[in-house]
Amino acid sequence: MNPTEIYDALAEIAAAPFDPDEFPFAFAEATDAAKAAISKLRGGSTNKSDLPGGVLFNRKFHYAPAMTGLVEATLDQLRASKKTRTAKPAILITTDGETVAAEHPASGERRHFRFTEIGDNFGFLLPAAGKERYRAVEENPVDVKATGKLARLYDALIKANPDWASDEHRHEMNQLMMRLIFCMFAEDVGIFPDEQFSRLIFTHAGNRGEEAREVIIAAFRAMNLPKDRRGDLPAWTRELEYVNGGLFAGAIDAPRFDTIAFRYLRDACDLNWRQINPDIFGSMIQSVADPKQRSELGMHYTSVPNIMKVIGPLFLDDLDAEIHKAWDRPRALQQVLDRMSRIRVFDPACGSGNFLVVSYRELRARETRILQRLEELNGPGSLHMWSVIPITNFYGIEIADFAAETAKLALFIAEYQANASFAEVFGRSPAALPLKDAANIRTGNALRIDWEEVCPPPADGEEVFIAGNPPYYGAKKRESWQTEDMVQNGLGDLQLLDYVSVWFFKAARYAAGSSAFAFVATSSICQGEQVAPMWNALFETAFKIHFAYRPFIWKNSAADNAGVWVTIIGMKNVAPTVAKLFDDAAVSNVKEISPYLVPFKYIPVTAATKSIFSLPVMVMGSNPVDGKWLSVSSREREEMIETDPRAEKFILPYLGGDELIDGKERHCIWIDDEDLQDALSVRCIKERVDSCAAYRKTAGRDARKAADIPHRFCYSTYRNGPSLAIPNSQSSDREFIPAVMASSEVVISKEAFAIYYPPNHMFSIISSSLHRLWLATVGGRIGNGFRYSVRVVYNTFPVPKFTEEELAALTTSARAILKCRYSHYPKTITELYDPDGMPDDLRAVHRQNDDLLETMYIGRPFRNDTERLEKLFKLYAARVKALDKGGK
DNA sequence: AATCCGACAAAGG
DNA sequence: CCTTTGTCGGATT
Repeated sequence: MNPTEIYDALAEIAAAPFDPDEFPFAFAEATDAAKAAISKLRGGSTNKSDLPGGVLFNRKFHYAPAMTGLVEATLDQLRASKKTRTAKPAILITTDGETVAAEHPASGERRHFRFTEIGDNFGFLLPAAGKERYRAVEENPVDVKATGKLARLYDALIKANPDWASDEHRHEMNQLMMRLIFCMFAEDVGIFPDEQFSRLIFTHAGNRGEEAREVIIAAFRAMNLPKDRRGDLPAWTRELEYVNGGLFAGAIDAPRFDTIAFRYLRDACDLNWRQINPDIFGSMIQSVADPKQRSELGMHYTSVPNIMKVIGPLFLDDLDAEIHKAWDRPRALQQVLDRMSRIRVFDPACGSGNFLVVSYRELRARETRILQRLEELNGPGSLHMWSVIPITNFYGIEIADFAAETAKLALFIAEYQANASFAEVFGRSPAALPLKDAANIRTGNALRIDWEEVCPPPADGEEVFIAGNPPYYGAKKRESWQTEDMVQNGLGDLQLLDYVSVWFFKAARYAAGSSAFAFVATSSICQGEQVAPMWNALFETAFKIHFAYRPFIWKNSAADNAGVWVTIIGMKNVAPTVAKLFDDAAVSNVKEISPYLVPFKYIPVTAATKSIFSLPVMVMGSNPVDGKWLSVSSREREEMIETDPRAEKFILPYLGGDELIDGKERHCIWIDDEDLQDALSVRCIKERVDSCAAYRKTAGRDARKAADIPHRFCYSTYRNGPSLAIPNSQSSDREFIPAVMASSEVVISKEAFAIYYPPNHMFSIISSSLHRLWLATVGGRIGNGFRYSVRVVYNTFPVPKFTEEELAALTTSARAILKCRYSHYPKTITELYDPDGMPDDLRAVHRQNDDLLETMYIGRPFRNDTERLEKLFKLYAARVKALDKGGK
């Protein structure tokens, strides 16, 4: 059962009348206990409770009924119970039918809520189902504020100096921002003496910033020179620190500051940069720069919560468990430290280094905790150790030179901050300036560089963890050099895959597959047509999925977020003992994670050119590629007919997603070849056909080929017969796929699929929950919505062999749904299938339809989606096997 | 020959 | 502004 199913089951308990004896068993069932386990529990043989009326389910929950108003006292009894200590239930729970009191014995966390709100508290109750909650780190509001201030400064500078927005100045502009940020940060954290930089700037730049440009240039040049070599510079620069480290090397220039820009500079200086999160330090610079650049070169920075979602399950969680186990044993703690000193983190698409910075910070924080504990165990003063985690253990590749430089700087600042908190705890730290060791950041194209040369393979006792958020480009979006990257990495036959997939393959090949890796990626590598080609090839290596996230929408604190749904996948070259499948706030411990991001054995569903279960042929609707010239709105149609009644013959109803789902009306120009002369004699028709021809001449390859037959759709599947139409892309919020029956004259557009002359029972099958589940699992998506398809979804959909009687029953059921819909005329599909407002009778006929069809699969309706999917995959696999044996 | 996709894109609230 | 939800053209198979 997935968390949603558990939620539903719990909500059902809350809605039913309370029965103190039955409640624990209903709760067990709702939290995914096996039928057999429940009946044993009911029989008493496995019930270990030592409380009156209590039920203790080993490792899951301990329940006792409470007298009215006494839930608190009963919960205390549950906690005090000896059996609670031995059976280690994940949840203590009691209720009097009005209030529920529950506790996690492991953490002592308690919660009280009304009985009717059990469903809403499912997150708290999930441990009873063997699932933990997983809390992501919150975003830091100071970072967001700082980004805004920098963006305003940046915009003001560009406004005052339009030429600085040009390509040749952009690098200098960004460099200026980076140097300014470093100075603002340094003077706030004590790398520079207190407020030194801003004091000098605002003393010497004039009241309105007239001299700001010259002053900033002088200051930056000074920081690149040892103090005794600043003879050519103004005397006031003498007191500035020598920073070096490459940060102030090279050309130094600055744009002119006008009053507004100067005020924003002051504004930015006033911010307390001490609280800045160095994790996103570099990304801030990128997010204030030209928004157009953001979509290029993978410049979408990953937020800290999302980075934690990657590196937590990749190696931090495991490390934490080890620390926890070693907590009372100095020797064991020392071993953990040794291990940590040999952990290297490698991000082959590092951008401004966020993953490396966060990894570094997290490791240093754990190290400090261990050192503190060692001092506690061995006595004060027993510790003379310095950090064993060198910044040189962090490796990155980045294609943009500027981002690579930023990554080094961000890591330096992270190191400084880690040292500062070390000093706070232990009272000592090394000097901060000039900058010394740097992380191993390489500038270049990660897909053309040998990774082992950048980050040497781990020797015995060493570990390399590869993590990152590489760029995504779909097959039709990427540049030819990116496609060439794929070819160079042996993916020449897999060009339909997203660009991001190459990082998975390259990581699996790195160091003979000896290291674990985890990447954020577009969710489309786990959906639709990409799944089988990508994962069949990747699973030829020994790598298995150890953890994964169900798709979630991309978000960071940048102003403009990318519109993409992503997943995170972590892999290792051994089978996992427990795989972790994350879904929102919950994590399920499962045996295996399929690339479809469901807890099943992987069964690749391969696109098929015809239904492998012998369903009738389905085609995609007709695709005009017409520059919209052959498409006609209702009003345009009326106008055209009014101008010339002969036009009516050449305008047919046109059905796409909007028309099917939302009841909109639309028409299209449809001219049979033999009617061409007649049609072209109608002026308003000829105008549109000519415009279509003009459009096609400038369009893509296939459209150009069709430029001399502009009266016809570029691709046509119209058959002038009755059809069953299914929308192409649609919301995933509806409970059923809204297929409709269309009459002969209706042209199905490519935004819908059609079965022409459909057998009536097909409507019943397409409308079923089983079919929707198949679509949701193996189909492609657009955003979070469904995307129907012929080859991946329909042609692979498993059905049993129906008898004539069964087909007749399905036909009757199909008619009942259609009749019910008709009784609500003129409601549109959107209204009829509104998730919150679906008419009860319509839901009821759909449920009957589901029960009828499902009984034909297994002799009874399925219990839940888990059971449904199991059966569908089983049928699919068996069919594929049978077809293979048949020699095809 | 025709698909299934989009670090989406436009409409709706 | 943020949320919701399915267009449209076309490089790839």
